[in-house]
Amino acid sequence: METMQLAIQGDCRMKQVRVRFAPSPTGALHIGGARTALFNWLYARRNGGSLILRLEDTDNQRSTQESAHGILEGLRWLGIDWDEGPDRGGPFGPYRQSQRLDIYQLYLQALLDAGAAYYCFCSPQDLAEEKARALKAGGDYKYSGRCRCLGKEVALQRVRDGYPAVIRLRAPASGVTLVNDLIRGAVEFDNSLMDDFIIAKSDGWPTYNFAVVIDDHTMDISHVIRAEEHLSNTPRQVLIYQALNWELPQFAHVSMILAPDRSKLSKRHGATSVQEFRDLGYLPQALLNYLALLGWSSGTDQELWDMKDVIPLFSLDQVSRSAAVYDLDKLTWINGHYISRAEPGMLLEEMLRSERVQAWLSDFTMDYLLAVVELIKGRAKLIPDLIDAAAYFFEPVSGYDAKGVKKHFAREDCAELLQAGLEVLSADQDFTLQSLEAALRDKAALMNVKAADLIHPLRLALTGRTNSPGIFEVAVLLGREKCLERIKQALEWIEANRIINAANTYSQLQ
RNA sequence: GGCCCCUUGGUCAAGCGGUUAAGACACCGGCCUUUCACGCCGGUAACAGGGGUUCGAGUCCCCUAGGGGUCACCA
Repeated sequence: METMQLAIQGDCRMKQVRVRFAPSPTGALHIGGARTALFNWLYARRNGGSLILRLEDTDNQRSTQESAHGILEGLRWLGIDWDEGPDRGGPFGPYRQSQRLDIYQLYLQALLDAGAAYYCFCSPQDLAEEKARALKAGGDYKYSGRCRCLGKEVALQRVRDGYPAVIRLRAPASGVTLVNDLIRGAVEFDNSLMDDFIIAKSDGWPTYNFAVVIDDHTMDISHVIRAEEHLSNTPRQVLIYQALNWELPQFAHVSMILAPDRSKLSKRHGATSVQEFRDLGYLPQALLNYLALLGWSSGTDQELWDMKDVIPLFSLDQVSRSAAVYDLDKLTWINGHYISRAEPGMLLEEMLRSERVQAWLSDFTMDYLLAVVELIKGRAKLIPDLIDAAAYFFEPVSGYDAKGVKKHFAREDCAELLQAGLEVLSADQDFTLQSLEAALRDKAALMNVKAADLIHPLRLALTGRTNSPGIFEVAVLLGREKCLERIKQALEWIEANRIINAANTYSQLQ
């Protein structure tokens, strides 16, 4: 009983949850990375912990400022916020690895002093040959450890003499390294398969495996939640923790997101970065919702989630172990859901990224724009759909849908029907939804035709299209003047084309 | 190739020894309707294969196959 009590108290005093998202700024924020960030964020928020953003920019060749900026922007757009990071600092900074070189140096030296690491002078060419030979002999390549036994003094002297050297970790030749993964369980790696891997490059910069360990430990990270591709590297990192005599963080490796052909996501699969999804017209809420569903499950059949509702439910043991193929159709469906329920103002903000929409704003009031968006948002799946559907409210009707023409403008009595529509719209005093509909239905009854017979040509005349929101809504918003104008324009068009059609018929008869 | 992870419909995914094997997207019907979309109703479709363990296996173990990852002075 007492021990139980103690154990519980122990739990309460458990370490603060500190997780991190640590992208390397060598490209855009991919949806895979975005999901990793999301899971870290959810975990931090669920457990009252902190999310740390760290830039792993130790690859001098490929890291860029633009990329770093793009990644931060992507996260902000998604609404994933962090508590410490390169842009806002924090007690464990700096938060870009390129600024932590002295820290790595410190531990590198400690490892060297303790004999847990050693200088290696083998050139890349030597290594390449060694590797080629091993492969040719049919064996697996493993660094031979040629420099392993160089005396400390000898090595030091050579370094002082200016010979390029890397630093390698002295890895155990036997035994097993255990990685306890929160998602996958215990995973064993045979030490005999690992070689003395490089922890510092010849330019003095740390390699990835070394820098992560130093940073995760010195930043007091409690849980390392990252993509599955890092699982195979984890035993090397564990070896470093052990060499430094540090306590291990918890590990959780999230499965990968695959392209529809089950291969790794790449440019040839279309949009893969959050920036591209934004450009295609997806909303951050939709992308977040979709990403959360891809790899995590609430256990219920709910598909639509606000992140504030998943926070209290999020847990690592509900995270899937198997790789997931992403499905644009479902993302799009979710997006349609969010668009149809979004505030018009928010949608307009995204729409305004288009120059075409900006142009509308110079001729029409904001209120009118918002009213149009409100009217059409229920039918759109993507932001461009919205723009397309809004166009005839701001631009003249420049043509008529071909199928619509065939169906509605080609019939004998179409001019008559349109004329009737014209009369209704010009005569109706109130010009409201109710009054227009009532008047038009009366008219149809009077003419002994279906209301639809009046509505379809009217829709084509007012919008140029065969589908639109309810035609009376459209008419009201467009206003009487524009409606009448467009009907007359359609009447003229029909007249003109009737002559041409007649001529065609005539020439065919010839 | 070695090592590691994974394997329920086309896709996501519930299931955690006993179920008619959920649900969603997509697809196909139907309803609603002024068109389209929404919504509603219904349908097609899955436990990779083979061995065990067990009274009983999608669930546990082994093997095979397939997919993915990793073996860099990339991260």
